[in-house]
Amino acid sequence: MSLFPIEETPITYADVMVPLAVPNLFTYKVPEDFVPFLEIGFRVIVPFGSKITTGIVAKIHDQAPAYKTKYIDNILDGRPVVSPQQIKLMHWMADYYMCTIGEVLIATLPAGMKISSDSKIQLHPDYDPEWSGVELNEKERLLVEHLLEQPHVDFKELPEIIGIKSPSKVIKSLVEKQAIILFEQVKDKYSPKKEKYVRLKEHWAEETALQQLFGLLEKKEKQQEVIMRYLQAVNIFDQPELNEIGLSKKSLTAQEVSPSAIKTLVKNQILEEFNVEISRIGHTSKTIPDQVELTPAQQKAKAEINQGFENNQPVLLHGITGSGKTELYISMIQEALDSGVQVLLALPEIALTTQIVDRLSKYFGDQMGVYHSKYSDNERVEVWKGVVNGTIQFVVGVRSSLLLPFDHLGLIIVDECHETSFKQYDPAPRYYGADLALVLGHLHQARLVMGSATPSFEQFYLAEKGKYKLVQLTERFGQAQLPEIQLVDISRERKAKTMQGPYSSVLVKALEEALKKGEQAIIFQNRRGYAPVLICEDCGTVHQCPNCAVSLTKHQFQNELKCHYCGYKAAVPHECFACGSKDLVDQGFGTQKLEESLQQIFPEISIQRMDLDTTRNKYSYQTIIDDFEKQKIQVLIGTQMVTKGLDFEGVSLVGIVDADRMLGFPDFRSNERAYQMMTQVGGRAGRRAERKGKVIIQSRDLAQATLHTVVEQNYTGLYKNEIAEREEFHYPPFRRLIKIVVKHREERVCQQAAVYLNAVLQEWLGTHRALGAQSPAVSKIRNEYIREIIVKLERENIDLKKAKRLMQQAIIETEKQAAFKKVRIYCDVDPY
DNA sequence: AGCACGCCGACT
DNA sequence: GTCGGCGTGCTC
Repeated sequence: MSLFPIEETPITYADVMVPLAVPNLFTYKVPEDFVPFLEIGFRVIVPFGSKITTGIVAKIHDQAPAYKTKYIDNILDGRPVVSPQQIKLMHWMADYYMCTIGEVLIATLPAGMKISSDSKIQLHPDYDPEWSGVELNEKERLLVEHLLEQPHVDFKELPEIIGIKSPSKVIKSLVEKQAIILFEQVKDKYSPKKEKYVRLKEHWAEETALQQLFGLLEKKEKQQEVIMRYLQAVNIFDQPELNEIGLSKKSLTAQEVSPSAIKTLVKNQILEEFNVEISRIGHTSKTIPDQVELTPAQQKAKAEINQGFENNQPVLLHGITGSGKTELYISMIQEALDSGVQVLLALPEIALTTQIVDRLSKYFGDQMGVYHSKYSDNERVEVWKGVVNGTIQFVVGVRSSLLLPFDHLGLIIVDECHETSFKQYDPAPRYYGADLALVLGHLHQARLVMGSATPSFEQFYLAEKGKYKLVQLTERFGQAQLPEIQLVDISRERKAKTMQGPYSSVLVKALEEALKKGEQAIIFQNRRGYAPVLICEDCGTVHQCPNCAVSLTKHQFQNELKCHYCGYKAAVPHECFACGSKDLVDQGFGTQKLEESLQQIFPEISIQRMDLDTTRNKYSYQTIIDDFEKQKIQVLIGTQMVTKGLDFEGVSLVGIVDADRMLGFPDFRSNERAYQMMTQVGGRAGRRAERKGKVIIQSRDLAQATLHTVVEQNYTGLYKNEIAEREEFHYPPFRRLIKIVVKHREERVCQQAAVYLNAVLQEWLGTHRALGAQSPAVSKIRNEYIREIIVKLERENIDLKKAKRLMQQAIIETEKQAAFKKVRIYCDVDPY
């Protein structure tokens, strides 16, 4: 025994993020073997409760926590797959958007990188049913007998085998009796796509050996042929190292080489087969290596943008529709990539079409990765890994691409930055991509450009205040001009009886003229289905969804009433369910009815609808766009989908059927939204030099000021009015909004909980900050009642973190009340 | 979020 | 008396 105390090596701990909705990091001991190479950002397998899970190492330290710790089970990667900046970003998100770090990790990590734990059971190797000396009950015996037949079973199969729902008791008892053991099998869900390759066995891969080989194969023509072909493709005389890379079996067999000859060569140890991981993303190589040509206006804008960058300012690029922002982006992306930094181009979901991807891949080829929600999880894992190992330097993607493992981003572009789809509604983290881009930019010291023809007024305000550098592009690309916008008074046409269904005579005439000239048109109506309301003429009953507080939409083709919130479907009734009357009429116009009416007016033309119903599957959206581009379709009728960044040469006319629906929204942003939507969809008209486009806006009330700002394209005019109102009534950007959502199956409980919570908030934050329990426009969805509380916080001179903490405490306080135990409450920071 | 533990009613 | 219901609280 030593007299001196043994010097203890300090234990290393790792704080691990787990992809579960838990608020904290969890501290684990790092096994000594792992200590030398474990780094922040590694994926690890950790025991968690009774299960195991994948986690991300967020911190490594030697501070023993107060509780007892378990060991990290295993390490999954040889290098970090999460960057330090990402870890900071995730913390910021959890903090700012008031959710758990686990929820952020769930949103961040593709499912394929989380590992599934499947517990398996087998008999204890020393267990002998004859001699064990312990009594088993019937269920236990059943399982043991099963295991004697089958060496191991899956945990999930147990209920079936022993005939009870929760088998854990049986398992626990058997483990205690040392009859069985549990083991866990970890499998990586991600399976890279592989391709079979062949190469010469090392022994043969040099000149003299090859000469011998041909001697050996003298009479075996087929085999000789294979070797010849191989050597043609892989010139190992000049570059011996090429044999290492080999040649894909596919490309050999493609040259009319017999597969059986290859097989024989492999069998005789002349060739060897091996697998190569190949990328799932289509290989597109650069076809336009040259620089893009910029117009003088674009060059000027670019110089201004660079000026902003010099001052470390993010840039708001306000460029009218069709001003050629994409060329500008391409030129900036090229420069950034040349300087060796990573680049991210974030686009709203629907703007990320093959149209833009094809165009970009012509410039950037293989170094570009596409991150899109319609891609499979495997494809997402591939982009993730590509960013980690540097094969992908440039990502074009949707909102979630901001969460990729970048570690040296130099340029971030958020295009169509006004788009509401940059905001995630559900589930948490309810983040806003455009703001997150700003934070991401800070973390990487990267340059940021936000581009839009119609920036949100909050974004424009920040530019005015100098937080962004404002750069304007006021000319359309080429010789194209902005379209002429015309208002049509449909209440007057109604009185004059010149309307044809939803179409005014002015719009019909314009369509006629456009079609005569062989030009295309887009009709915009932000409402899908046939008619949004089915009403009884006798008693006035509106057919409502049984699960949601909305009227059912009639869908003509399936002859169904559908709920657009929960998916409820019912056959269109023949009589009113309340009074039995047969006088049921539909009201309002959805895209289906617009299509039907238009076809009646122009029976010969080809019309296509583009809405959620016609673009359900992966390719239908693309097919419609292709058909429209190739002029197989003359008129495209659609919802919001047609407003986003599409570029069709042949379109000269855009009709907006019902502007009032957009303007009448009870929301402080409704004018801004209506302006954006009308300008964006109008911008699809006349994008080529030859023809000046035309936009026709139908409304019942032409006195609405917003309409005229659209006609005059007076963005700043509307902005000034609106911003003054926002200031007066304390709305963003002058205040910060946090929406608290309260949900429960019973309306009374929901209401009471919201009222209670509001009272607590008013007490803790002040009556002027919590604005009361409100019933939202749709107050019930899927049989859950909803109440909302808007919390308004000052922008300055307020401890935001403290306010949020108080809000979270108020929520906990409410949830604690016995009557509100099952009420679900969450926060939506900066709601849209 | 999942999952175990625990305290109560229904049935062998 | 056991089985299984669901409510409560923890997971390093």
